[in-house]
Order: sequence, then structure tokens, then C-alpha cells
Amino acid sequence: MKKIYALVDCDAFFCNCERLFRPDLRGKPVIVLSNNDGCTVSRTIEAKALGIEMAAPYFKIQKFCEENGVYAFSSNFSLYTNISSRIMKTLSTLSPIIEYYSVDEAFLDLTGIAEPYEYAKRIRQTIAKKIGMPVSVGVAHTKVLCKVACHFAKQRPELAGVSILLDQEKQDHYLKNMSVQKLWGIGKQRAIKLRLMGIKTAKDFRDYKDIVRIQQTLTKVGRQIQDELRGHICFPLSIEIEKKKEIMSSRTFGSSVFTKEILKESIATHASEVAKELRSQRSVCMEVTVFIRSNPFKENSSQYHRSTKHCFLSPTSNTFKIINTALQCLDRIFKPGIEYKKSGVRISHFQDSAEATLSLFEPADTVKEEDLMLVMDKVNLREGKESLKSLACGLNNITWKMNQRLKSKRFTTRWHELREISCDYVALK
DNA sequence: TCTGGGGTCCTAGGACCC
DNA sequence: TCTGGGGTCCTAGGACCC
Repeated sequence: MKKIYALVDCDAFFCNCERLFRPDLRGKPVIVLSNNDGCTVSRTIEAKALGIEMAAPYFKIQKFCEENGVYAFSSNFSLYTNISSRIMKTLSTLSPIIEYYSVDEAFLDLTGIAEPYEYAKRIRQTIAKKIGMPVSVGVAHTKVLCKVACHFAKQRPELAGVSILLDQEKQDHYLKNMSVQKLWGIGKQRAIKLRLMGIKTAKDFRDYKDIVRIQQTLTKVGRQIQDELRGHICFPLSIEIEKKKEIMSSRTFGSSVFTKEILKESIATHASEVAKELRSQRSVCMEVTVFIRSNPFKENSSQYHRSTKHCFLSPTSNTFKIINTALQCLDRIFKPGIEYKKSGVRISHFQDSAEATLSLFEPADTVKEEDLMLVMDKVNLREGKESLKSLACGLNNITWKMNQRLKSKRFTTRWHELREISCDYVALK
């Protein structure tokens, strides 16, 4: 039996999370900005209709937004991840086979369901009713075709958010009306190459006969996308939640940083962050990479971009060891007289903490050190982030912390930020 | 004078995604 | 003044082994 998959994709996810607590913004243009209120990362249909582009620098469009009644928000990830987990939980009651693809998307296996269209409508209604989030659903035989279906479900109002793409005729019609660059997995660079081969629409790509040439130009991935468009599964659902293979924490500074002392605070903070993440998936790492860079948009100031790494002999997930190592890396690449704008720490080469290979030449984390990390994680979970931290992270990092002037409250994850409702008392008679 | 071939593993960098 | 952050996969090519 041919598989039937459904892609459930939230509409303007971050914006609609904000709207859940601001019902007055329904039907109004809303945008959500990246960290530091840098550029747009989510836009409602109304904002798109005003011509606001994805990744538009906010300082360039701020005046336009104010004049046109666009509501702008700083990103509020604690809120978004909480709403996301509620949606995923609800979706898991609608199909036992589900892939949590991203914060706002999931693939469901609907194989064997008699009325896929009715079922897709039910999925949409359930999420609307239980969470209040508008979603689009695309149903097809492969993931790439689900993406195509979903694209049209969002684009064509007459489809009311649900699009079924199971028969050939409809596939021909949709693919003919879709530019090849809109396909999942075809970005700017690959689209340029395809255009040189005379391939403009998704249908041109599907029907292109020279498979060897596709493989040569777009590598294996290109051939797989083409195969999926033809209805053959190359990307099955991955049900298992896999551990991350690398973890990164990095941030653009709120304002430029000139001194090593402040850079050290930022690096130590990122190191703590990745170490905590690492422990939460019960892994240990073998490698730490540190990078710093100046502001690439500031053409008249001297540019500097360096990174360096350190390999441990014994893998670790100890915050203090990772901080120390990261700071030694910083020593090697720091250059005075530069206007720094961003720093970051990445860890990689993981092993399961229970099965880690130890070294004869470097001491492993002791039980005492591991216990200390356990306690630190527990305290921070209960008392709030950074209740316990290394002094190396600094005490009040005002200089480099983010600008987030437009941030909403963490309505669903902090008691003291709960929504307040006032209403008049009406006596019951 | 004549100096192989096949395989694996690792890494950097490109491209893409949300 | 002000331009995000975090991830994955793939490939070419180097290093190394027998």
C-alpha cells in the first residue's frame, strides 16, 4: 500500500503565538523580530500584504511599521517552545506515527485512513480548538509533495488551509505553477544551476530526464528531491528523537565590545549554555570551538573573524572545564583594537555519557564533579536560569546583552508573568 | 631501471532548512 | 546607531592503512 503522509505547518507561527494572548491583533499586521530586534523572522499575511520582506532589517522598516499600524514583537522563545510542545502533544493523539520536524511543523503518517481529506480537516480544527493556532495541512505520498501541497494550502484561500495532492493531474497543475526555487531543498544556489539547464518550474524539474546530470549538478540530494516529486519515498518519516550531533550558542552583542574582559564573559556564558544542553541529552563532548567576529556590515572599520578549537582527551560535560577551555581558546584568537560584534561557542564529537571512552592521559570527570553539575542543573531548573553560575559569566552583562525592547511576557512558563484578567463582578440572582 | 591499488576515516566548506 | 541563531547533510580531498 502506498504511504500517505500529512504535513502540519503552523501559519506565521511566532506571530500567532503572540496573537494567542493578544486577540485584539487578529486580522492585523504582526511581525516578530530576531534576537536583538535585528530583522523580521515571522510575518502574518497582513504584514506580507504590506510588502514586508522576510529578514528585513528592522531599523530600515521601523518607520514604515509605525506609520502602517504593524505590531512588532521581540522574539519570545520560552513562549514559542511551550506552545509548540502543546501542539505536538495534541498532534500525537491524531496519529501514532509522527515526526517532529521543527518547532512549528510535524509529519504524520495517515496511511490506511479512509478519508484523508476529512481527517486533515479534523487535524486543523482540533489544533484550532485546543490551542487556538491556525495550521495548514498538506497531504501526499512523499514528504516533498506534502511540502508542495502545504505551500498551496497556505497560498490559496479557497483551499481553507487543507490541500490533498494524491492524484497525478493535480500534481501536474500545482508543480507547473510553482517556481523550482520554492521546492523544499532547492535554495538560491541550486535554483541558479537549474535555471541554466532550462529548468524553471517544479514540473520542469520533476520531468527532467537526464538523472545523471541532476546527480552531478545537485548531488545526491537533488536526485532524491526529484524522485520524491515523482512519488517515490527517499525521505521516510524519522520517528526517533535523535540526539544532537553538535550544539552551538552564539549571540550578536547589543552594542559593540572592545575589551577582552567582556568578551570573556560572553564566551563563558555561551560555554555554560552549551554544557547544560549537552547534559540534558546525556552526552559528553570531545571538542570545543570558539569564534569571535567584528561587524561585517560596518565596512569602514577593520574586519576580523577567527575561530579555534580544542580537543579533549577525555570527553566531558562539565561546565567549568568547558568554560576554562573556551577561555583558553579565546586567549589564542583575541586581537586588541577590534570592534567586536558577535561571539559563540560550539561543541561537537559527542558520546553517550554512560558509554564514554576515557583516556589514560587526561583525568575524566569525577563523580564529585558530576554530582555538582546535577545539583547545579536542579537548582537552576527550580529557581530559574542562572541562579547558580560561574563567576566567569559576569554579574551584570549589560554591555553585550541583547536589545529586546518589544518583548511580550512569558505567559505560559512563569507564574509572575501570567496573564491578568479583570472583569466586573455581576451578582447572580 | 623498476615505485600499486583499494579501502576507510576524517574534516572543511558549501548548501540548505526553520 | 540599528542587519539572527541553531542545526543537518553531502562531497571532495587529504591522510593513512595494508
